[in-house]
Amino acid sequence: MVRAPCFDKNGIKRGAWSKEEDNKLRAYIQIYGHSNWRELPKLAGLSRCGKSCRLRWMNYLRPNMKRGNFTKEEEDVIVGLHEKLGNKWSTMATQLPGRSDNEIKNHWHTHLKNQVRKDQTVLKIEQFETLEPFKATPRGCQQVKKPNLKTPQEVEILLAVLTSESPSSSSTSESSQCSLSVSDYEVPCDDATPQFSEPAGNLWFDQLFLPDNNGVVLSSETMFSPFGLTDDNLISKTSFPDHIMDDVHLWSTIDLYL
DNA sequence: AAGTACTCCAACCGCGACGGA
DNA sequence: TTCCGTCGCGGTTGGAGTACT
Repeated sequence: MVRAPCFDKNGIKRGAWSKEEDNKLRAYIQIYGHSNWRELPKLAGLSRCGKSCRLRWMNYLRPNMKRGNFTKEEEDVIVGLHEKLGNKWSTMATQLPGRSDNEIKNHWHTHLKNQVRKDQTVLKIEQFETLEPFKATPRGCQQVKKPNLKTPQEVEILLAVLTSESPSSSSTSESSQCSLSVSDYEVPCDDATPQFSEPAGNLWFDQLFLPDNNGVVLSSETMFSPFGLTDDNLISKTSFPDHIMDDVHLWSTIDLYL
């Protein structure tokens, strides 16, 4: 899982390090230190650039470097630090003895990033499901609490929020397919519980499927049903509370990675 | 068994910061 | 003050190993 060794036009070796090279580098640094990385490879008898030597030492050959899997404790530290610091890998490495910044960065990208995002989404779904008077329901459950939207203009705002921040908004081919408008829906006059069915048209959120913490798939149906956006009915009488609009924003910006 | 797709991580690259002349 | 060399950081890539078809 390493680059094949090769030489560039200056005779500098690149690619994977051999055991012999490792030994030369380790032995030199243990005796003379590494005050000048540029000169080091010449003095150590290595056909490598200083940068490559430094990287090899920092990421692999330093004393007390840990090899192997990260522990749960280490992962927790990384997640916590990333929350605070962002992509400051070298700073994180100072908090994790025996781990290099490169190692932490790789582990984040291959294991932790998606895990954290998934956890956050589950949390948001849980928060969303506790909202009143709206109640999210699993796919297939058509009984939803009727929403209270006052005017078609309010619905227009909702739709604008949903469509303007869609994940595919930068993709002209997909964003141009957002064809939902208020006129697609009728204003209900009675209190009948709405029955949901997929709206006509090609909405970006048609493709949005979000697993909840019970493994239930939440789809565009679920996203819409709390707001009563159905083929048959949509609008009622009171205004859209700010906290609901906040959550509409939140939902509209959830990525499609799941 | 063979071909293809995906994962993972060591190594590379480019750039900004810093210090010395 | 400017220039130059070096270092260190974060993003990206290459490709071996593994899983899947």
